[in-house]
Amino acid sequence: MRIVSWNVNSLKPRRDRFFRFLKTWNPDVVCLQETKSMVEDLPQEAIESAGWHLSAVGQKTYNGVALVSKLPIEVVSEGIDDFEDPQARFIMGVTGGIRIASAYVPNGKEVGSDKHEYKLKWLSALRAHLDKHEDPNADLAILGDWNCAPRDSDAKNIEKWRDSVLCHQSVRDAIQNVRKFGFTDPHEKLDPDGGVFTWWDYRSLGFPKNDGLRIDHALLSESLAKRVQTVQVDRDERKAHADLDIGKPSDHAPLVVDLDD
DNA sequence: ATGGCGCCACATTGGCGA
Repeated sequence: MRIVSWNVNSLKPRRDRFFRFLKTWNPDVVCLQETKSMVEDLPQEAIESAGWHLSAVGQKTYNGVALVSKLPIEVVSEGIDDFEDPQARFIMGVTGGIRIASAYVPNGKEVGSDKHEYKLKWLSALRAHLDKHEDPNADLAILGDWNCAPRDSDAKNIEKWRDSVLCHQSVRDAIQNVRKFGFTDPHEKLDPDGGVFTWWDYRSLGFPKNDGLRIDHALLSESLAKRVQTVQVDRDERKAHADLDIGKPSDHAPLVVDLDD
């Protein structure tokens, strides 16, 4: 079973790349973030014609998350329980025998800002939601853009980011609190030394210099973690490919996790 | 020391992302 997390930075300008990705990787489930689209404006018919199902929560301009799956999806959560939030950042469904969510954790902008506080509250509410509705002994996965580099080695230039809201201890603690529900990050097991990234700034030649961060993670319950074969970052998808007429890349690359069936 | 790109919208500049 192949599951993927990808922050597409708006699906509309990424449409050709998205369908190219489906064709190339043939994933079982894709967790999308930042679709930046109302649900009714997503290319549902084209996704179904290509052979996948779609479930999503959306809003105009910002946020928006989706599940794209070969098998039908039964949506179990559209947002976080007991957390009033106009921002579409979380969807969980049951598909292919697993419970899988797409999460777009708030960025937080600056340490000490209102957005930083919202980020911490969001992560705290996610943990409470899991405590209330989920079982760590089930086949459970949350894939997404966590807007956090958990280890210093998850940044090419940690000194540049150490005091940022992506590496701040408060955020790392809040992420760890979610993980303590019963998740492991297979990437960290397979790449103990770090240095593999999923996001590169559009500016400053971030990608050519590999000046990136690992902020997209697949969190798996123990039963799923045992099934992990490989974790890959599709760096090719982050390239410009000016010759292919498929548009510009997202600033995030897809994270691809293969599980034993 | 900072911005540098890309996307979006009551657009032709400003907000946001990370």
